[in-house]
Amino acid sequence: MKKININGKAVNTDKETVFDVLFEIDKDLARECVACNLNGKTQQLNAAVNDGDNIEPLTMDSIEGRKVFWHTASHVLAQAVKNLYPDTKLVIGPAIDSGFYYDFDTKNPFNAEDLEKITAEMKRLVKEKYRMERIEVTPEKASEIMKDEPYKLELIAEHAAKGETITLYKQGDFIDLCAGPHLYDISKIKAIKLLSSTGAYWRGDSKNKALQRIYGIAFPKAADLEAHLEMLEQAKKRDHNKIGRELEYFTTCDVIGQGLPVLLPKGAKTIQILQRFVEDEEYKRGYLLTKTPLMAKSDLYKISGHWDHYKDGMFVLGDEEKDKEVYALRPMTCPFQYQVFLNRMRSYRDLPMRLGETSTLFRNEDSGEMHGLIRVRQFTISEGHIICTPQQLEQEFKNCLELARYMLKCVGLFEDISYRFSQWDPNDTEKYIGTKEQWDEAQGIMQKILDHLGINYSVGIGEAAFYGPKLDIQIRNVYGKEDTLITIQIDQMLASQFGMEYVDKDGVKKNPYIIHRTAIGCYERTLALILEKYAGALPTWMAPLQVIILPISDAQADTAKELCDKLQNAGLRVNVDYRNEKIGYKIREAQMQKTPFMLIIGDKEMQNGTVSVRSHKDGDIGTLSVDEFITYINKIIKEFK
RNA sequence: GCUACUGUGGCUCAGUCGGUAGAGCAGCUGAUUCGUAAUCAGCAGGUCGCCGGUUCAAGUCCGGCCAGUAGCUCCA
Repeated sequence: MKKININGKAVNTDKETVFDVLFEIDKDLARECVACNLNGKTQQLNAAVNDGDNIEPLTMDSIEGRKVFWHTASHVLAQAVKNLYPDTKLVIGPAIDSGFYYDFDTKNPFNAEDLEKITAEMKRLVKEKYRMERIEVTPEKASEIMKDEPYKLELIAEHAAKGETITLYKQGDFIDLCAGPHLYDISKIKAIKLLSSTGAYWRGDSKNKALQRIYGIAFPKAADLEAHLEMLEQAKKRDHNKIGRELEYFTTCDVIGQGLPVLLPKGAKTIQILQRFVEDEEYKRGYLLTKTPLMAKSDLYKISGHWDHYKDGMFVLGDEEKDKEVYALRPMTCPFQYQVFLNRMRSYRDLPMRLGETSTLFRNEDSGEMHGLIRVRQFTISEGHIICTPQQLEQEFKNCLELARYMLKCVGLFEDISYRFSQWDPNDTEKYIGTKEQWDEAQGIMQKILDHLGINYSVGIGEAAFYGPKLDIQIRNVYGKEDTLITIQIDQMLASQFGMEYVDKDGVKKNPYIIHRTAIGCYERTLALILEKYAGALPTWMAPLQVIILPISDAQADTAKELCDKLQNAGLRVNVDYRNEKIGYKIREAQMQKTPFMLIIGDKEMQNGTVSVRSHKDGDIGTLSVDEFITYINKIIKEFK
């Protein structure tokens, strides 16, 4: 008899495996389980039970459970592909947050028809009810078994070099190199959907061989799969690229070019509101506004290092071979704004110097990178640089972060972000300027600040800017893809490149530190994420149109006009729908346009000097006097701060 | 840039086996002057993304380019 703990409860058993123990206690739970946490490690359900073990059953309700399930599905995918296309070479197939994928090396990319065939084969395999057997082998033996799989051989050699145990997993006659764990019984994978076939690179490096990746999702029940696919469909309905066009925030135009969206009146208005808000807030926080050129001679970029490290990303005007002078549109504001500091001799008394600019930038992104308003070739960012002494650095960094967090709270994205500490890749020094010592120092300072602030961050190796480490504030779009919304960077290199100095108290000239930062990110991207967050129904304070007046008939047209003027004078963004349509029709239109407030005026309202208020969010609010409505809406507008 | 997919009036979509385009909404005109999600009638709008090829004949088949979508790589 063994004494074990299941979910903290003591249990006596003489069963051999976790599954048998669970089955003895609770058959339904055992059937629902996909894996278990055994003494702190995720394990298969056929793991052996020993005296004193702590067991937590894992179902699809846990991230660990889902990952085990999906990882197993990826093995079944690999098995199906191998059965159908034996020449295909296996690469890797992990579980991800939203399913699984498997990379293959094949001459013939998979199309939709192939995916259907593969799905059918997977379903057939699942019905074979294979068990996943774990096999521990020596590297030599593993290499022998995997002798026809070049990618696996490379991985085996790598694991062996690190002294790791090599394990193989076998279902039926299919064997794959894998650390596990898996579902013990693959027949649990009842509902499968292969979502897409895409390209990917071996080891994530575009210089390497292009592979074929198949993405998929799987569940134990068809209903779960359907619910998941429905959720994906619902998410797509919030896609800013769809609603932003439908609601006329922006459009694109073939003859203008890729990545160059046209902001329509509504998009332009919301961005103006955000810009003014940011500029005013920065002014309150001691920022000095600058306005610097959108282009410069190549000389400037040669000093900053952009010419050597970023030229591929720039729009260069002219031909270096032929022209005496070559210009380039700016991809970043830094070297321009530094000229403000360099304008005259600076003393420690000038520091910290906080410079802010609503800055339009141009980046020649690769053609496949563009995405709605999220990734474009021309964008406008709430840019800024803080030039300060080493002693001021930590406080200034904190201030930048505080400003960014305040902005995120105001626009309502604060709950959706995560932090990434983006560091350089010491194995790829070509990409960066500066020495290892400089990088260690800058990253050390940032690390210290982040730890002081108690920020929960992930580390991104190789994600740094070419001149310094970054704290990136990340956010996901409706497809789950992560992008940087806001970044705060520490830079100790460009100041010396540009000869930026201040005279310190001791009369000695010193290089300042520079913080590169944005308050709210670039406006196009921020607008995109706000549109997705609110499914187009922006909070009143940033809605391009806040109030639409709906007269019931022509008889109220003059009153509507007077009301419109009055509300405009009260600082509201208002319009009147004068069309001779039924009131229900006008309401429906306003609702579809997601205008926050509708004011309905008929004879009754005209007589009483009132308006019937309806909000997009809450429906009927009731009948208010005009002044009451102004007070009401102003209260709502101010709520965000 | 790479892989897969998509492109028919402003929008959503139909168009069979190749036989030179159809609907609804939006728009315009007229009627209707209306109380909380679609009033009625009429009109107009398309070298089917662009270019080339096959064919007696191409929206439909083939090739190239352009643009869009997802993923990779890159990045705010």
